[in-house]
Formats: sequence, structure tokens, C-alpha cells
Amino acid sequence: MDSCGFSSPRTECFPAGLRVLVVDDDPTWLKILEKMLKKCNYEGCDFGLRKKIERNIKMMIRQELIDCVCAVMSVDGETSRVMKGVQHGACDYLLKPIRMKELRNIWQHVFRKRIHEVRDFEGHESLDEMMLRGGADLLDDGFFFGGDPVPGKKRKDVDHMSDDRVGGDPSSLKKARVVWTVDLHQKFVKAVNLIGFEKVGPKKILDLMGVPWLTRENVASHLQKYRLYLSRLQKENELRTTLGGTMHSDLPPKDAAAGPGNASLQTLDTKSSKQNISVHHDDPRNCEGIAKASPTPMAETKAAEISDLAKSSTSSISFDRSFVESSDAKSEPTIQVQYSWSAGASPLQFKPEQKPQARAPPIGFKQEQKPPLRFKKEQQAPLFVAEHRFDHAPVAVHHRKDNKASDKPSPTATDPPYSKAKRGQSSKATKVESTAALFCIQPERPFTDCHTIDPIPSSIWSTKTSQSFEQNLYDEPWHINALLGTGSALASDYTSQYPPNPYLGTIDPFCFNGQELITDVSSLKFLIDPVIDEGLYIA
DNA sequence: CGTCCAATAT
DNA sequence: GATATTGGAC
Repeated sequence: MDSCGFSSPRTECFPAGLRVLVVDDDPTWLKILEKMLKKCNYEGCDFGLRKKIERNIKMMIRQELIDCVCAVMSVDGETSRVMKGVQHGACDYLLKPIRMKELRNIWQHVFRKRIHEVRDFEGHESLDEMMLRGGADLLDDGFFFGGDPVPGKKRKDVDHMSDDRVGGDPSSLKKARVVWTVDLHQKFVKAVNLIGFEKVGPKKILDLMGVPWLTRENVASHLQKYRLYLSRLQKENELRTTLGGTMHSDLPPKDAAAGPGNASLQTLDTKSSKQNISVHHDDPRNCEGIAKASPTPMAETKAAEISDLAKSSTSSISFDRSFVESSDAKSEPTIQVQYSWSAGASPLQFKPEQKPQARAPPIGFKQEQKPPLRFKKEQQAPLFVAEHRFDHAPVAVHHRKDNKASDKPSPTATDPPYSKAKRGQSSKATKVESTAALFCIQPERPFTDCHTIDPIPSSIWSTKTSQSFEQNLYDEPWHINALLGTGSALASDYTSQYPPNPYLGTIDPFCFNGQELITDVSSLKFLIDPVIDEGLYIA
């Protein structure tokens, strides 16, 4: 294909002639992907032809997968295989479940790659233009993978020349911020589980997680937050207990601290833990542009509150989630979701004046030496926000201001927020080692009630062995949503007293496929020879 | 301007 | 490695 065989960049279609390689062990998935690709107007792609596929497999492998490679792997693993593909030139890989939106956007990876290639030997202005036109609404923060030398041209990058540091030194580049997606976090949790909560260290976790681009510092930072969260959770429970009162067999402090470590969630009385959830909808259309790096505001669009918990003077933990429909809002259930959990909003929050140092240290923690600085506003104080971003977890470009806010206490009031932000910034692309894209499942509809959910053995979540349950899932959208939203509860053998809690995430919501995909399965036939272990290659 | 949270410093 | 602080983004 010629390097500029891109059809109208403004469309969401693939550029004409783009080759996509899909790798998966499961022929069913390949078929699904084929359908989805077709839906994305990937015309001209020969992804359905078995013979050709087989040929292309060999050919492309020989060519080391020069162009776009989209490897679809199971969520839980085979990282090595994915990484192999990446090493061989894959632009991207997707994790199941794949959504339409993701497919629609993968061309951008090729686009980016090509731009990079072209830039190497000729001017790139026109390509940049194309980029801007074609990806304006898609190529925002976090689109490009790190490790790619392409500087985020459109980013208000910071250049450190203006501070007296070693300007221009590549070592002065800031690291890209890691977005702790649910997926990533669950890897983290799994690692913690494996190691044991008392013995965890960033290094061990990092090793177990097997996420190549992640650094020990990343993990350490996350671990810090994690511990903070757990300790706070425990404090809440202690307070709850102290204030006496609750009829619930509350999550014991021990579990709060060690919960993620041993996943020993206790059974709760179904009646008392019944949730009364109110869901507020916003117009999904307001939420378009999810591909941009502005996920968090979406969290405000919906909120499910567990009012029973609040009433019973237990901690009222709110679960905020957002459902963002894809720009192609018509038919597909490819609703982009960002949701966030926030623990907090409790009427019984710790206030700073409550002398945090008087608290007993949480299990597994040392005595706190200082009150946590961040807990000034406990009324809100979400401790963790798990974001389902559409964009890739590791964001490639990071920007910093040169000046602290304190340097300029009174910026010109007339400054639009963003022009202000841009000013005084120098640019610096951040290098990231990642070529991984982490995508998340998106519930199609918000759940309105999940109190009827039966306890579900956690094993199901990882093994998907329960056919009936699966079926049930797909039949019942609220099931899916509930599963996503109340994963920790459902993963254990009690029914959802506690709100969705990524830190207690013992389930992997991503092992579920969306309804859209699954409903097709029954009619699917094997498209390719199962012998082709690596799956379907689309060229 | 405040909050959130990963990065960075200690 | 733990924890405190910084700073970017929203």
C-alpha cells in the first residue's frame, strides 16, 4: 500500500488499504473481529479469506509485520506473544474485549507510525496536517504510544530550557504518567495477592505484574495510594464500629487491610446489604470525545449511590460511573465508559481535627507519623478513581509547566484557562517504553438495581467456565453492568454490601465480552483452520 | 482555585 | 522501600 492511502482522514474509517493483523487463539474471536472490522468500514481488507490469511500469516511474519498489526489477545495473558508482535513491528495490540470504537481508531496507530517513518526522510508538515485533520478528535493525550520517538506535536509540550536545568538533555524528560486502568490495577492486585499483603514491595509487584513498560516507581506510587486507601478504609470501618452501630457485619479492618491480599471477603446478609441504587443519566451525547484525554469529567455524569448504606450510618460510598456512548451512537453498544469509584462522601468521615495520629495503625502498617496531608477534605476525598479511558493507558506525552503556580500567583485574569496553560511552557516529548494499549470493557447500560444478583463464585470471573452464568450475563444487561460495577462484591460470596471497589478487585471484568459480541457467537463458524494457532491475520 | 493522583524527592 | 512533597491536569 502506498503510505498515503488514507481515505478522508476526517472519517472514522480505516485509511484505504490499511492492513490489519489480528492475532488470536480463538477463531470465534477472529470471526467477531472480522465482523466488527467490517462494521468499521474496513472495506478492501481481506480479512475474511482463509487462504489468504494463511498466506499472509507466513508472509507477514517474514516481513516482520511491517505495517499495522493489531493483535488481539486474551486479557489475562500471553504477554510474551503480544510483546513479540510488538517487537516485530506491531503498532498496537488490543485486549479483549474489543469494542467498535477501538477498532475504529486503530488505524491511527499506523498513521502515527507512518508519519514517523516519513518524517525520517522528508518534511512532515503535510503529514502533520493530515494528522491534525484526521485525528483531531481522536489523537489527543494518550493516543500515541510511548517509546515512539514521534514528538507529540500537538501537545503543548514543555521544554525545560527555560528553567535553569540542563535544557535539552534527554534525561530531563519527564516520564509519562501512568494511567492506572482497572486492568492495570487488577494486575497489581493480583500481584499483591500473590505476594501477600505484608510482604509486598514495589519491586516484587512489578515483577509479578509483567507489564514491561511499568517502572518500579510507578508501582511504588500506586502502592502508596493503595495502602492509603486501605488504611482509610479501615479507619472508616473502625469508626463505624466505634460509633456503634451498625448491624452489618462490616468488613473487618483486617479485611480492609488485607482484603486485596487474601480476598477474604466475608459473606454478608443479603437483606442488609441490599443496595438501593439510583442512577442519573446524562445525555450520552454530551460525552463524546471520550477518546480525548478528558475522562474524569465524565464521572460526574452518572452516580449510583448506595443510599441504604448511608442511611444506616455506615460509610456511604458512592459509585460514580459514566457511560459514554461512542461517537457512532446509533446502533452499536460500543459505549465508551469511564467510571470512577470514589469512597468517601461519608457523613462520618474523619476530619483533620480528629487527630489522625490517635488512630491505630491499620493492620500491616506502621504507625503514622504525621496526619495525612491529603485528608483535609474528607467529605469528598475519593481515594481512588479507576478510569476507563479509551485512550491507552500509558500516555506518551507529558507536559509540565516551567513555573510553579507560586511563581505566578496572579496570572492575568483575562487568560483563557488553556492559553494560560500553554504559555510559558516549553515542549518536551516524553519517552515511554510502552507499546501496549489497554482497553476496557464498557457496560452498555447503567444498572439500576443489582440487589437480585446472586452470589457468584469468583472462579467464574477468571475462568468463564459457567456457561449458564455467561448466558445469563448476556441476556441480562444489568448483569453485565452490575458485574462491572460491583465486581468485588460479586466476586465474593456476598451480595454487594460494598460498592465497587477497584482495590478489592478480585475479579477481572475484562474477561467478559460485551453483549454485542457474544450474541453473535452462536452463529459463528470457524473461519480458519484451528491449526493456525496464532489466529487470524488480516492483511 | 481546589482536587486528584502519579511523579518525584527525601 | 516508605513516605512526603511537587506539580500537572482537570
